[in-house]
Amino acid sequence: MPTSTEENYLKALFHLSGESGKVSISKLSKALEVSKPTANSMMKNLKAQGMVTYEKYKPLVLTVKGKKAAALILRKHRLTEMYLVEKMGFGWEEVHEIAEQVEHIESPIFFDRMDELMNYPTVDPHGSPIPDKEGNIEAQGYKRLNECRPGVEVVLSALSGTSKEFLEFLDSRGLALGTRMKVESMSAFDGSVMVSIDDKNESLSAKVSERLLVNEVL
Amino acid sequence: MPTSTEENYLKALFHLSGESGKVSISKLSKALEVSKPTANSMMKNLKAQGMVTYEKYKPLVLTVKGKKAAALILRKHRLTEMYLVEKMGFGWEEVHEIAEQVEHIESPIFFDRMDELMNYPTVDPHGSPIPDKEGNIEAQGYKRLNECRPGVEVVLSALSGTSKEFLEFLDSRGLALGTRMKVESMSAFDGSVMVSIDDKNESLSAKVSERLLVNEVL
DNA sequence: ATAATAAGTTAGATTATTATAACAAATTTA
DNA sequence: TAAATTTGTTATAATAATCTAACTTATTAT
Repeated sequence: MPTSTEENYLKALFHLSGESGKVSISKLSKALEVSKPTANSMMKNLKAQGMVTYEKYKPLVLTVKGKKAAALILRKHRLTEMYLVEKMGFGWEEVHEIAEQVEHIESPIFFDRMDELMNYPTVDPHGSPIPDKEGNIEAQGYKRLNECRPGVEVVLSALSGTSKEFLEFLDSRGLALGTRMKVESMSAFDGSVMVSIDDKNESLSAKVSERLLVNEVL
Repeated sequence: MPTSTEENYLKALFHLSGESGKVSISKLSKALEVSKPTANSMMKNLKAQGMVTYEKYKPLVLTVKGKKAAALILRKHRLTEMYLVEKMGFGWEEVHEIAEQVEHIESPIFFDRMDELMNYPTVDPHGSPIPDKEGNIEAQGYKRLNECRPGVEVVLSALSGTSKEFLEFLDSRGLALGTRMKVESMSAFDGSVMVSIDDKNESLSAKVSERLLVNEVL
């Protein structure tokens, strides 16, 4: 059982792992707002626990064990977020801070009960997949809105950022998961995307459209 | 904002404060399962924060500030217990361990929402009063079952212990909060109490009856 | 009222998590 | 490629929470 602190490092490593799975001490220390020596020494600790691969001056890579541990924390976080929205009536922009604390609770029955009461949800309120109890994460075949070809119809299915500011922006524009839209055109000038929702045109900046994960329909 | 550890010490001090409000380092260290020097040094810390009155070799006494801090933690604990039972379907013997962790969460909106969803409960699943947001605790006029005179009718209203074993014992005997019973007789030999519930006689040992807090009715 | 026991304190260490300062290695830039 | 910058490491220290050993003060019992 990792400590809360270790759990936060595992989560950060998981989030920072891109295609390659490689993470630098620098990025890790910035993400967690700790000094580099602090991150460095914690990595020695996680290495000793078999959670990461780590050699001097080489990038960090989560091991299978570390990935599973991280996924199980993510599971608790996302189940909690979904529960807070579904069962307690919170807005999707309010749940991150609370889930950040609840995720460290050690009580399988508590999270199992949430899961059961929600009828085993597969995604959290931001469309991110909820890992299963073994730590497996369903691969999602999303596309970023700004990478879609004009003409296609898509459904907003998930987000690639969940900052309060971004979520409040989406609320203010009436964009929610499940919103169906048609890609009308892309601007070569500023990368903005013109979409139509219920036959009304809306322009979405590059910054926004690259954070909207969609599924093409029909 | 006290740390989780400090919160646990405050809670223990609160629970150990009897009529006099005095608590010894020994009892505190036993209650928290830490060594006496550990408790001793934490008391210096809490004293510096104005939470306890403490002079060398003298008993500890919570200050008004310390009592309020403790009550606010109790509030979170008891709201959580009630929520777990009322909204998540847990048994009253399962909720303590979970609440013990949830109580350290820092998020006023989270506990306020629980409170609201339950319509502002005043007692937890074991009948213990839930302190208000200012840390005030409603004085309860309970009497212990073993201190009642034969002939009176009472309603089981709260418990003075909440160990899993005790709660499971009550479940096994069909005793729940709200159960109405008539005190038939007390045994001078073993202190057991004979009560009648729905006209059926039941014998309750001294150990049990002194932990049953009742209100006289009629 | 002493002696025995219990309670409380001090001193000194340990572990987890964090930091700064100083330096080494790797990468980028000119 | 050499210089500048960034990244990573080591050494050292600080704080919070914990411990054991040794000692002092209070309380209890004879």
